[in-house]
Amino acid sequence: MRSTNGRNNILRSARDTFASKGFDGASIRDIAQAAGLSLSALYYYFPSKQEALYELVHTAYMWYIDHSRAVIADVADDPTEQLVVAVRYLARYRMENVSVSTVLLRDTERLTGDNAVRVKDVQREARDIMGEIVQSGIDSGAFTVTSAQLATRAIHSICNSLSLWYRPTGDLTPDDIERDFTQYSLRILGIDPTKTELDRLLDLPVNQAGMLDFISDTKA
Amino acid sequence: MRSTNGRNNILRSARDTFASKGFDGASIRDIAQAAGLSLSALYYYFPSKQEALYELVHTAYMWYIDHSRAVIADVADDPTEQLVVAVRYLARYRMENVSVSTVLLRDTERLTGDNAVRVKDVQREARDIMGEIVQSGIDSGAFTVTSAQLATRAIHSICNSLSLWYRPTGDLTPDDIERDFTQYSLRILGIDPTKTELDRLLDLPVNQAGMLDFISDTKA
Amino acid sequence: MRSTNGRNNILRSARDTFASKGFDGASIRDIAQAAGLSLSALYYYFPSKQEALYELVHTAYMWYIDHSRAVIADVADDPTEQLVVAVRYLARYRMENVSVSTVLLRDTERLTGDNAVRVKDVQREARDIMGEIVQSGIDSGAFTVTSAQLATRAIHSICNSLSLWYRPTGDLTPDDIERDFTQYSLRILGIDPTKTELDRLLDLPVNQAGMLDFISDTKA
Amino acid sequence: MRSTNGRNNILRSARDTFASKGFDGASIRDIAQAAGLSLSALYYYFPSKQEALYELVHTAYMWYIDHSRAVIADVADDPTEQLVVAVRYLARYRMENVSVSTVLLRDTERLTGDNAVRVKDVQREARDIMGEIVQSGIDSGAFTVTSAQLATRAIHSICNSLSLWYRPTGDLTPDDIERDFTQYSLRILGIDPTKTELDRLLDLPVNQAGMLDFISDTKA
DNA sequence: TATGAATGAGAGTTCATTCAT
DNA sequence: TATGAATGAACTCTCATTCAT
Repeated sequence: MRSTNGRNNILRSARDTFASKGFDGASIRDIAQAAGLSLSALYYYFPSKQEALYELVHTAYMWYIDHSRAVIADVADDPTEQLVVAVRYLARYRMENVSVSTVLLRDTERLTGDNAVRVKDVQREARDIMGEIVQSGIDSGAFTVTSAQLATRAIHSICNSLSLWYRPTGDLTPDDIERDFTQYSLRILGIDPTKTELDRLLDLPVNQAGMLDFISDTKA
Repeated sequence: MRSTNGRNNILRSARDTFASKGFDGASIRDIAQAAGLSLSALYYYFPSKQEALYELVHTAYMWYIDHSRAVIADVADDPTEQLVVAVRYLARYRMENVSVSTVLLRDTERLTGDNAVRVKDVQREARDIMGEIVQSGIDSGAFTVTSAQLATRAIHSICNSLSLWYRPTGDLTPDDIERDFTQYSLRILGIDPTKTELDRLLDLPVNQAGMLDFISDTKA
Repeated sequence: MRSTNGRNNILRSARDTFASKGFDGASIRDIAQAAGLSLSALYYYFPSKQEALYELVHTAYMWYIDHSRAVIADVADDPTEQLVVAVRYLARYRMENVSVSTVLLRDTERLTGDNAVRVKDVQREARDIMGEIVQSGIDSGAFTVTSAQLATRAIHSICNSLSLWYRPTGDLTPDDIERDFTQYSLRILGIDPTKTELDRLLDLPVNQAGMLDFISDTKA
Repeated sequence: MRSTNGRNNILRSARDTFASKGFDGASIRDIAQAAGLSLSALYYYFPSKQEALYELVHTAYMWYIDHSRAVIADVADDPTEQLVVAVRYLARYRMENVSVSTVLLRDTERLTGDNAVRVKDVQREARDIMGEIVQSGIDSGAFTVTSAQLATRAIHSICNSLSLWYRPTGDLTPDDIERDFTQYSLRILGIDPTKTELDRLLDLPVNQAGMLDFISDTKA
């Protein structure tokens, strides 16, 4: 418990410091200060800055994979429905966890050695979640795109870019964005949903609960 | 002449070093080595690492703005045609200038003070090029999206992501990517072009010539 | 304790290094070497070379002010007696603390910003100690000079110059110098003491004890 | 001619830059900028920063020695008269050449090797001018001090300190200062002149004309 | 668990200086 | 005479990291 709190406190500070300064621009002193700890205290929990990044990034990807899959498993075995909840889950994740998303999408490439390899594996796994849905939709004739890979990348890009510009204080609401991005994703795949159909798809459950405290912005 | 070569040589090395290590991860010694110069020689041309980044980023954005506009001016006053050439120009720019694109999209936020302000201005200008086309397409009824801003961001995101994963050695050709991304962009805007129409739009001229040597990958 | 020793050790090294090479000519490596520490250890105690100079100079002035005033408070409320002990205290301070005096008198002007302002304040305070005595002697008719300011500066200059040329190994003893400088000071103020009177004034107590270890030459 | 102008221009800039930043704090770039020349131009005239300082300091001392002696030779063979013109010449020199005086009195010790030796020689020569007068006054019974050396140092200190605090814009006029410092010097030597006698001594000619342009403040 | 003290390596930057032109 | 281009050494300062306590 204690230990976990200490770790999570540091991971949260690392996340915010990495997010605002970048991995290389953030010093361990910065992180310690943000955590309200002495420099050396960090070394009790993490053997190096690199390991802290790895822990943060790896854990975040694992959680994303688990929860994304859980959400998909909650809807029918239908590519369109599955695609929609996958997109919606990702879009909301980016909007509700801007800080960790920034680190995930920009600083992951700062990992080296085995850490880099392991994270690249989970990244691929995360990407494949949607990739498989797209492929199955193509196979079933529901989606009309040439390349599953390209379409998947396109849809991911749209959602991922949210961490670059979306801020809760902006004039676009998460609901607006979720709706439009869902529409864009379906259109990319060759489906232009009617308003009614879109409404129905937006009513499918996409549970974001249970996020780890050092991932969610709101616990910051 | 001499001076320009010296500068450009350094800018090219800075671009590649920033691209592979990140602004904060790249040391001036790294850049100097890549340029085949001594450490201090860089300070003859640039007063600081920050200024070198600014010069690189600002110049690249200005060239992008100029050439993107020129390409658009070469087609009819039609939102669809203009959108297509804008998208195709951007996609090819990202594929042919991966290195500088990486820096532009990731390290620009490392700029501080006036440099940051000035670059944010040109970034907005660059974004508005496509934004205005989307808006005019909405106004004319050609495009059917709710938010010009969101649609523009989505299309940009798709093209921009190329710098993250596209490599000339991959199995997808630039032509394939260009075609699919053009299709996605039109679909996002509510237009699903026939194969014939898409072919016609892909035949519109999109000149990428005349790129500055320190921007283009091929001169590396 | 530990911390204070560390600081004082560094301040002593800084004092000697500044004294022999000047603030700008002294490198932090020089100081570290003199202190028997690594370069970076200095930054554990002082955030910058400038701050180390400030600490040294400010502390030295404060101690001078306190002790000079204490010595003056120990004699009668008589301008002549007070002037004499002030002069004698200053002269001995310069001879017994040549190193710090050199820094005080030459390198103080290297301070910048708030540090410079604060030190100028204490410098004025230190000067005013003797200035007020001179003024009161003028007011009482004991001293016959036109300008208290000029006379005070003249007397200070004589004593201060000791740090430029006085060395314990020279042929003039501190007692000789103290006697003659006391005589000069009184003569400047229009009083030419008899030998008897001068002897009496030189018997007034001028305690130099309790000097901080990083100020006094003898602890070097 | 041309050459001399170039040299003098640089010497003037060096003087001002050294005066405000100190020898070690002043960079050759600073001097070049002040002179309105390129960095390398300085190396045409002076082989090093050190040599420029030497040239400046040595020349200034030589001129001081020559002119001080000339002024003394113009009065009667009387220690009091000679002392007075020596003091007055020095005091005015410090007030009219604050910049070069600052460098002379503070940065001379930055000279190394033969340069240091040679300058120490001329410094001693300069000091001896007044030292010999004081000694002859002691010998003749005109001055009543124990140590010619100490009295000479005291008088020099008073005048030299002018470069530390005297500024033309202050409220004390050069004439006031000259009068009081003359009085102090005589008093130190055991002579307390009447007002009439002091007036007479202040009427003795002390020509300051013909100062080199890179020595005099007014040519700055 | 946590810290204060210390370090070696390396960061960005400036320095005096050189040299071909 | 003067400059632009370049360099190696040194600078102040920050870094990630260690270790005794």
